[in-house]
Amino acid sequence: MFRKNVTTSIEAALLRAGLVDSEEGFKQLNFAVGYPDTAEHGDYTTNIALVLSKSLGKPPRKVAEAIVAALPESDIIACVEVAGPGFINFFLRPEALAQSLVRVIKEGDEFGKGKSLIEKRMMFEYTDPNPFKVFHIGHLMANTVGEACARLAEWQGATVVRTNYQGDVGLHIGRALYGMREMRDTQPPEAALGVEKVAWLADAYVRGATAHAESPEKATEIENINKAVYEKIDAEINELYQLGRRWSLDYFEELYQKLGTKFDHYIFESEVAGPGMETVRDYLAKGVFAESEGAIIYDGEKHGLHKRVFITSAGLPTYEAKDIGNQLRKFALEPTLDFSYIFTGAEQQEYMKVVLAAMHDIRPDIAEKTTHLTHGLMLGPDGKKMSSRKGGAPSGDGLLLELEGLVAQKLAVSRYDFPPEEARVVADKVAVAAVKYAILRQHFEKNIIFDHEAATSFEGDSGPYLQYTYARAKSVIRKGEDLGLVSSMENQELPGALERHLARFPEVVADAWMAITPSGITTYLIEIARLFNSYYGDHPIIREGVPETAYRLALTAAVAQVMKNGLTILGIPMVEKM
RNA sequence: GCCUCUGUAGUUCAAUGGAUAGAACGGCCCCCUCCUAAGGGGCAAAUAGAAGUUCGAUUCUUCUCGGAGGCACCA
Repeated sequence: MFRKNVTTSIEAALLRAGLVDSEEGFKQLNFAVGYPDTAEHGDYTTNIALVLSKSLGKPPRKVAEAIVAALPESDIIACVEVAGPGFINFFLRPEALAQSLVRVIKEGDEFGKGKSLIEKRMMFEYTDPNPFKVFHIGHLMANTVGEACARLAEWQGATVVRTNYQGDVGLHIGRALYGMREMRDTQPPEAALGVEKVAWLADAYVRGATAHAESPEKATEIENINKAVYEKIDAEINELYQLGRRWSLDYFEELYQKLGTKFDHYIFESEVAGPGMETVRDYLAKGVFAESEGAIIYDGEKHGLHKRVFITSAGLPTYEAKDIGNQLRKFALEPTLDFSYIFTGAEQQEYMKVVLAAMHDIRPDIAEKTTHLTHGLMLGPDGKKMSSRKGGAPSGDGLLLELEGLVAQKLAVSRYDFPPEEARVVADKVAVAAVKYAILRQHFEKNIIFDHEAATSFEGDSGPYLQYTYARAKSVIRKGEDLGLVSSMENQELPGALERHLARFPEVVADAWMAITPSGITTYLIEIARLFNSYYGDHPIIREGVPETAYRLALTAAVAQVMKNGLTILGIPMVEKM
């Protein structure tokens, strides 16, 4: 990476000029090597002289000049200048940029990978839908963000373990089973599509929930069903439970495949509730938890948090106790974990702080390795909570289906006359790109205003625009191959903004991981797409008898490769034609 | 009431404490005998308000005013 190289040169100069006496000194300096706003200011810039000027009592430009004079020879830097109030700007040699294009082609799918997490084992828990219930938009968001962050870690060399934590016990199950039993006459056959089966389950849940609220008798009945699930005493309930659980989980799996996630571990509440509760009781005796009004609570107030119930006065575990069991289970499954990340909605932020504070008193090692990250809500264009046609929160898979429909309409006017099956595959991929991009284009902690039209727009700041640009580049490459043209670095043009940006990719990926912000990659890819489309407009890539064709084809191949790698990190599928 | 997050063009988002605050959509004006015009090139348009720290603040601190979420037997 060029930036590393530049930074090393600066540090060497600081030592040589006697401005810093030890390597330790660099850390305290807090200077930056970054990208200038405009190309006139070079490829890299540093504010080191401004940072140092005060403690040295010298004007920043003088300090800058001293540093520049002490810079070691470099084979990648063409020239260095002192500019503005005292910035030092570095201009790369054109050959260095050309060399990085060669690297893009040579390293291919590996280009952009870093080593900052090499030999680290990291767990990412995300998605966490509940069997028998709808796969909500929130699950879709957590899946998108969690997957992208997991991949960022993988690109830094980590071994990533993906975990999905799912609630297969609790009152919602009783409600669903009650409804299922009432609706057996409309039960879809085993051979039915996954969507139909979960639609039936969702209806059953609504029916059960309505009944539960309707009358105390029915509520009691539902609670009895719930108890029967725990105790496995009713053959019909057992059968319905197994059926509903399987249908739900199978359907979730269809969605994960579409979204590009493959989990390594599935942890269920049913298996961690018991151990979680036992742990809480053990640590009640040790004074970590306390009894209050018959319940077992953790007093978060001693850490500036609030109190939360872990075991109810009825002796049942709450989500808190189950989560303790969940975190313990993770480290039992993966004892050598270095880090554990959990992605959930923002509404669980305060909750998780208390759980982790409690965990700190139980297993400090686990608490210290665990980081909780939250994503915002997905809101409609009016800034209010989205609602489905039926009312209520829309489902994640339902949203995908809607987008697939919108995309299919637009694809109908494509220059390509796709056969129906292929059209469906392309529409699915474009729809996934549309939602994922909409989620990943901004900081995930913030709420997202989701607009169906803007997301599926093929122009501007959208997933489909990235896919279009990739397909466009691939189309040009195919044409070149058909004509038997070769790509090479001969007749190289003076590198412009496009080449400069392509070279930055490994640094951008490293930065995105450091800040855990996949949006760094989306912003970068849009910039690459814009630069390429602009270049494409000004420069004919394939033109008979034009000597630059070979170089331009190589550049196009590099663009396609970087787009591919970036989209792969984001978990956004690409299409060869659209 | 308390706690957490958040306020940037008309709209939706960017910007490691640094140089002229970037894009996209929408608006207005251009560009297809040519490789994907689902594209490209122009123009107009923004840091909620007030103090503070700093050589320098959209970024850090405090307050005011908006927005979202949470505050024990739900998940």
